[in-house]
Amino acid sequence: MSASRIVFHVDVNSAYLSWEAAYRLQMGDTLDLRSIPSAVGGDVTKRRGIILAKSIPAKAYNIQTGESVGAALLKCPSLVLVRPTYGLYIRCHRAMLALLREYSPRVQVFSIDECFLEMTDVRLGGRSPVEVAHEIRNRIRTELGFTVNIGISINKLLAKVASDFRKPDQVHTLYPEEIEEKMWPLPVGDLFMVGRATREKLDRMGIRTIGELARFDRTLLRIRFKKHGDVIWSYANGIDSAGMLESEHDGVKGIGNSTTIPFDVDDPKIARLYLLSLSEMVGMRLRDKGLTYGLVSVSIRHSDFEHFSHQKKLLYRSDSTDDLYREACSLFDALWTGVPLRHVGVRISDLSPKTAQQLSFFDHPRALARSALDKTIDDLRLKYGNSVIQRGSFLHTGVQPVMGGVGDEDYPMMRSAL
DNA sequence: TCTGGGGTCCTAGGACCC
DNA sequence: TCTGGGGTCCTAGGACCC
Repeated sequence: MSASRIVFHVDVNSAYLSWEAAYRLQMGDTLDLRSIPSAVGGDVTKRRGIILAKSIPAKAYNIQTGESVGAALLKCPSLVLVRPTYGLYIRCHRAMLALLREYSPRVQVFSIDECFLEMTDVRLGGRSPVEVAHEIRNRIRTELGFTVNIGISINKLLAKVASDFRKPDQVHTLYPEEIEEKMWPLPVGDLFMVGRATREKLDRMGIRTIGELARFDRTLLRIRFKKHGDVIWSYANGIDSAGMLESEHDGVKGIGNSTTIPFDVDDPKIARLYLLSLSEMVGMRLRDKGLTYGLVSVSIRHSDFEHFSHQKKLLYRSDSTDDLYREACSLFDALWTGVPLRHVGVRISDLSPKTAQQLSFFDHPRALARSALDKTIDDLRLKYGNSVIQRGSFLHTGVQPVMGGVGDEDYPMMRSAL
């Protein structure tokens, strides 16, 4: 590894909201959502009413991402709310990615609105990293219509912290010699991997700032927080040993979809329809990647928000929707006591590529026919949309036959290890 | 006020084996 | 008899991220 690594972290400012604003301007709207108190929020009538992103003027009303739309409206009655449109966000993500790849062949997608760029061995044509970052920032604004912050440092952790400094449309550096001045005074909750639970525990230990965490006894943190203690202590000191791309092709570990149901469910038949619909989406996404699963999990949330999950390691591997649905039902039956249900989820993991050897396990005539049917349905849905073909059980139920986001328009999700 | 959905990783306890 | 220890796998739940 080079002695002086250079890493950029590019972070879209209020991503969903910026993208909605840019799109509306392009469509001829004269009002820029970014200039007024506004937010992207879920549908309250479908019980999905939380704030997903907010404008900077909305921030002035102390509106928080993740809080309920109702609470946000109490703080700011004039708040303009728009629904999320995920297809747009994926297009914006791809456009940004294409632009970033002009600057480095090594771009790591961290989430839909964040990327890391390895700039270490990139020829900058005599310009400084800061100058190049400004060019990227300017081009994204003028060519794509939204703004980003870019953080620059010697590793991903520090670059990410830097991009979180003053917003929007800014370039910041956070080199090791700047840690004490720029990072240590920040509240400890601003550190990557310090969420609410850890922040509260640290608070009780008298640790309020990143600097206090950095100078705290590492052994005590290790005793209190196990492995996590080591991680946050290292981060507080600017230490992040992770390279750019962890072995390139360590693909997805699991595929899951879940949904909040607009009403409380007490009828097992309705619950099963949701399980089937989610299984259809999960199965489709799995087959699109040419994978098989060996573990199935089901999660539920009661109307009082208590949540539970069950999982089962299978004695076989499969890529079939029917197998998935059957296993999901048996897990669900073991899990559900009949309490009114608000949310259900289906997830598969222990994924591996569908190999020729596995295919021979599948080649019982029935399995073969089922596999052909899955493929036919996948192809039709890809071509004509998910509603082109549906199971009869959904007829006249009002339940969507294929449920959940992230379909063939898949994008790499975040990796938790920096 | 009424609380999403997509992920990853870690831990602890129990089962089971040698 | 009353008592091992180490290893692995499985499961449920919790913490974190955007």
